This record gives sequence, C-alpha cells and structure tokens, in this order.
Amino acid sequence: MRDQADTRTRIQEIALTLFTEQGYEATSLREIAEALGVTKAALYYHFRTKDDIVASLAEKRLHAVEELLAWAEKQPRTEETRRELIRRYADDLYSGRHREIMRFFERNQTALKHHPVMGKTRERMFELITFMVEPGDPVATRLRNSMAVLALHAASFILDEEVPEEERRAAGLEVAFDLLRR
Amino acid sequence: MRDQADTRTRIQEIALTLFTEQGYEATSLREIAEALGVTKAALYYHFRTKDDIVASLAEKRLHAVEELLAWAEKQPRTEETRRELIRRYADDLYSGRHREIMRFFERNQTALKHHPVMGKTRERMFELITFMVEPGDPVATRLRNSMAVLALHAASFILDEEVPEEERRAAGLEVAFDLLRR
Amino acid sequence: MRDQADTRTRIQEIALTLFTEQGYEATSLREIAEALGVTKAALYYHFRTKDDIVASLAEKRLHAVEELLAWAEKQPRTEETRRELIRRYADDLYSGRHREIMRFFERNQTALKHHPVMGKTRERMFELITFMVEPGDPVATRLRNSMAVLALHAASFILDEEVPEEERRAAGLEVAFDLLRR
Amino acid sequence: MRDQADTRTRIQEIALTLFTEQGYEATSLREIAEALGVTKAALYYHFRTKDDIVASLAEKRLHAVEELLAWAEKQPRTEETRRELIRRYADDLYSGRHREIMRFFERNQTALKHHPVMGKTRERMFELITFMVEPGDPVATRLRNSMAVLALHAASFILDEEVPEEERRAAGLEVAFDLLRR
DNA sequence: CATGAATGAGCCTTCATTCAT
DNA sequence: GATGAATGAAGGCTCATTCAT
Repeated sequence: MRDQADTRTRIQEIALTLFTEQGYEATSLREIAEALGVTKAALYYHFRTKDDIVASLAEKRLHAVEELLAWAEKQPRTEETRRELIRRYADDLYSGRHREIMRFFERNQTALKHHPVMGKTRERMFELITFMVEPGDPVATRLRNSMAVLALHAASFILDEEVPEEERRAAGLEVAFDLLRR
Repeated sequence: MRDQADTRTRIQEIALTLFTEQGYEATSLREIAEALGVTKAALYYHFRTKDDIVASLAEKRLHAVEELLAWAEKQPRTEETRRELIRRYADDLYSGRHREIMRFFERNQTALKHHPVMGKTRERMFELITFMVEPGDPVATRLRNSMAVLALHAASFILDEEVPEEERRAAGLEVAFDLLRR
Repeated sequence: MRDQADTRTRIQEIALTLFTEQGYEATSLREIAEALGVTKAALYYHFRTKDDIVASLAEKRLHAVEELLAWAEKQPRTEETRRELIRRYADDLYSGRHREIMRFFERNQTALKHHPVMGKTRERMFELITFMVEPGDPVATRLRNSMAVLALHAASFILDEEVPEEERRAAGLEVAFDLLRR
Repeated sequence: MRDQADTRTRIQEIALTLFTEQGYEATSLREIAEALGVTKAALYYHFRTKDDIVASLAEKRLHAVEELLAWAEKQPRTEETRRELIRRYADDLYSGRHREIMRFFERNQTALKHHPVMGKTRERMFELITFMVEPGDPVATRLRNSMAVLALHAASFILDEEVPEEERRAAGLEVAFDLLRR
C-alpha cells in the first residue's frame, strides 16, 4: 500500500526528470523502468499509457493554475490584485516541482500540443493573463502586462546557476512589478 | 543543377514546417519524403543524415546572429547601440523564415540540446545578451535588459493572430525599448 | 463452498461466451476477469492456467459424446439404431450449452488443435461417424452418411435467426434422416 | 522487379500455410519472416499491416466467388443451372489454393469476423446459396440445397487422406447433386 | 478466496539508414 | 538524382503467470 503510492510517485518523479532533460519522445519507457529498477511492464500496472504519465504530471500543474484562477475571479480588478496574483504565481512556481513541470511544458510543446490536459492548461493560462489586462488596453500594454508572468519564468532560465535562487526570484518579481506599472 | 538546389531547398522548407508543427522526433523522414513526393532514399542524396537537415537549418540562423554580433562588436557600448541592436534583431526576425526557425528552436529544445550547431548558436545568443548589460549591473537589471530580446519573440507568441503582424512587431519593439530604459 | 462453485461456473460461462465470440487467443484473462468483476489473479485460484479453462469446457462435451458412444456400442448396427443415434445427438445439442461449445470448437480449431482433450473428442467423434457407415461402403455413401451429423449443426448456422429454433431442429433432423437413407 | 513479385507472393504463401496450420493470432510476423529468411521489417515493405496480408488472401477468394455470382446471375434459374453452379464451384475449389484459403477462413472465423473483406465474402456466399433455393421453399429444402455447397467442402475434411483427391471430389459432387434433387 | 504488484516474453509496428541498380 | 528492397534497433504495449499478503 505504501509501496504502491511510492512506486507511482517515483515513476512520476523519474519521468519528469527524464522528460525534461531529454524530451518526451526521446525518453523511452525502458529508460524510466531501468532508472527505477523495475520492468517496463510494471509501469503499465501504474499507468495505462505513456501518455497517462504525462497527463498525471500536467494535472498537478493544472490544479495549481485553476486554484489561482478561482482566487483571482473573486477579487476586484485592481492593480493591487494583479500584484498579489503575480506574487502567488511566483509562490507556486517556487514550491513543489512546478518550475520543473513548467520547464517540461516549455521544452515539449510540440509533443504536448494535442494533449487534452494541455489544452485546458493553456486555456486557463490565457484566462490568467487576461486578468492582467484591461479590455481596451493598447496592444503594447497587453504585451507588457502579459510579460509580467513571463518574467517569473525568465528569471529561472535566463539568469543561470551562478545567481542564487532567492535572488533570481526577487529579480523576477521586481521586473514583473515593473512591467505591470505602466 | 537548378533542380538539385530546388530539391535541397524544398526538403529544408518542408522539414522546417513539419519539425515546427510536430516536433523533430515526431517527424519521420518518411513524412518529409511523402510530402515532397519522393522516396526516403532520395533524401539521403541531399543530406547525409536526418541530423544534417536540422544542422542546415540551424546554420542559417547562426549566420544571422553572428553577423549581428560582428556588427555589435564594432560599436560603442551606448544605449543607442543597444536600441539599434534590438531594431536589427527584429528586422532579422521579420525577414526570411527566422521567426519560424526560432520557433523550431524553442519547441525542440531538448532534441537539439546536444547538437553542435545549437551549442554555438546558444553561445552567440548569450554574447548578444551580454551586450545588453553593463558588467556590475544588479541582477534585476540584467534580467530586464535580457528580456528586451525576449519581448520581440513574445510579441509573436503571446499576442494572437487577430493582431496584425505589423502591430505585433511595433508592440514588441516598444516594450523592448521600455525594458532597456530604466 | 457454494460461492466457489459459483465463481468457477461463472468463469466457465463467461469464458465460453467470450472465446466463442472473439476467439480463444483474442480473449485475454483480463477481459474474463473484468467481465466477472474480479482480479486476474482470482482466476488462478479456480483454474491452474488459461488452458485449463478450455479443458474444463471441452470435457463437458467429451462426456456427452462418450456417453452417446457407449450407448451406441451396445446397440445392433441397424438403420434404426443410426436414426436413434442422430435423434439423441440432436437432443444433446439442443440441451445445455452444447451447441455453444460446439461452435466454440468450430471457431477455434487451430487454437485447440494440439489440446489433449480435443484429440480425444475428435477421436470419439470419428468413432461415432464410423457408426454411421458400413465397412465397405463406397466413398460417396460414407460422405453422405457422415454428413447426417453435419446436417444437425448446419441447421443452426446456415438457417439464420428468422427461423424459430424448433423448426431449425426439425429441418436438421429431416435432412439428416434423408441423408441416412440411401 | 521479379524479386518484388516473388517476395510478395512468397509472403502470401507462407502466411496462408502458417495461418491455416496454427491460426491467425497464433502466427507471429516473426515466424513468417523467419520462414522466409528475411527480417520482420521486410514484411512491412510489402504489406502495410499483418491485417493487410490476410486481406490480400481473402481478396483472391472474393474475386472467385464474385465471378461465379456474376455468371449465375445471367443464367435462368433452372435445376441445370444449379448443377452447373455446383460444378464450377468445385472447379474453383480444386484449382489454385482456394481450398486452402477456405480452410483458413473456416479455422479463423473469429479472428476474421470483423474484417471488411470477409463481410463482403460472406454476403456473396449468401447470395450464392440463395441461388440454390426457390423463394417459398420449405425450411428443410432450403437447408438441403444449401448443404449441397457444404458437401463439396465436407468432401475434403471428412474423408481423410487415404482417399485420393480425385475420388473425394467425385464423391463431393455426387452427394451435392443428390441433395439438390428433391 | 482474492488482491496488489510485478515479471519475462513476446507482439506489431516504425524508424533511420544502406546499397545495388 | 533517385528508387526498390531490405536491415537492425528500438518503441509502446499486452499477456499469461506468480507470489506474498
């Protein structure tokens, strides 16, 4: 019982790592199984298909985004709300393995393009971004405000390892807030 | 002779389209050959391996970045140079199929990760970004200035199709300049 | 105890249905287990192997044929005996699930070819058919008389559902008697 | 060129033999390839799927039945036509590998059940049998006349190998004509 | 009585690549 | 310049079976 949860979770973890490092298509179930020390067939006991492993990962992220969205929808559309949204988004990103999952998304866009869970996630992300923008805003403003979210991600892939994580996060937030203020 | 050049070019074009749409690994030589109306074996007359097709695409982009870099190195490190660099970068992006090639890069990061030509391209891009930054700049400034380049790309994947290309480009430039100016 | 017998019987029934509909090789233990609402592993409590399930089905049929044969061997080799044999064979066929089992045999000949119980059943069937024929009969007579048995089966797979079962059976018997009478 | 035709034909021949002996599902492409002395992958050069091999076999038989049907439809519905139909059906059966293909059909009913080409063949066979029967005939007559066709097949699977082929054929025809004559 | 977890073997299929013609 | 035929490696997946609990 403990074991099941453990194996399932371990599959997810190893899969996430390998998918992110090598790509979804370039990672075979054999590799995942070998890294785990089990047979390929064992993976199929825990997940119906290779796709299902990915889905289970994507769902974790989807839930986080949906919760954020649910919260946002109950707030007034003020600048302070937007700033708080950015703050919460960053909190998510730096907790759990969300940054890794996002990187997995970024790096496997084509492989995931037609995945149902991804479609939903994309939609929700768009709704989130819509939240950053006032209807009628000029195009440049829309771009700038949307890029606020992007800044949080960029902070961890543009600034590389020499900068400590905490500083990266702070820089991301600073630039994001900057972009928000027109 | 014309024919050979033609077939070679057509292979590159179809490959770029399919690689971008479906991903590098998910696109088989069979598909490319079928789309071209020739046999798989024919592709091997023009390119030694599948990898070589990708390399030939990446090189086009590499040349563009290298030229930009060569130009930049001869300029004084002023803010006006930086603005002109951004302008030229955008010009490149909106000419030829560079935007498509960049999208191909973005979407196939893992597949290309270990590709020699990619390594070089990445290096050059970093040098380009270094150009945006003054040594000693605080982390947030480094992030912000680097994101100027990002803005040009973001303009074409965040703003959706309803916005005409020319407006997207203008918005990208506006936000990029904004980021550059602190 | 009742329960065990029940599960065993239910396995046999579901297996017979699926084997007949989809074929022996095309039916997995997973399917049988799912149709029953138990785990695959549970099947192994009741049957040692997949093969054993088939054997248990074949044995039911084997017993019936053997009883018929035992009866026939004690009778005089008259035409009336032959007619009675046909009658009893038909009775068997239309009682229990023997028609289904026979259809299962017909439809899975290759899968069952090397099965020991099947070998025995085949032998007995040949002895039964031998009973229909007088040694020294010309080839055509041998064929005709053997086909008497075939007529009973043909009645249920050539005449389709529009004809009520009782009529099908009567027609089968009529043609069988016809063939017997040279 | 000769080679292609040869390999394709040899695949069909070996496949037919193995499918008939061991059953469709029980025969793996590996076995076929090994019997041919080529790689599994080579089979896929000549046939798109395992299913396609079967389809190519079934089509041969379908064509024969369709020709027979086309001929029958142009004849008057007399008893002599029926007898000639039986004669031609037997000719078909004893030429080429049709008897083998039919045996393959009989022995793999479930595996082929949902195959489109099989559906068509079944339909045509029914039309052929319809030809043997006068609308309004009593059930037993319908069964008897339909069994005329069956007799031709039975001749080769009920009478065993000790009887020479020519005699089996003659016996089949005799019984078939017998059944036709009420 | 039955399940949860796992295995080893095998299946069909696809891929990048080669080479004689 | 290109094709037809083939290969070796690998991939995702399913199956019958086992065994500790």
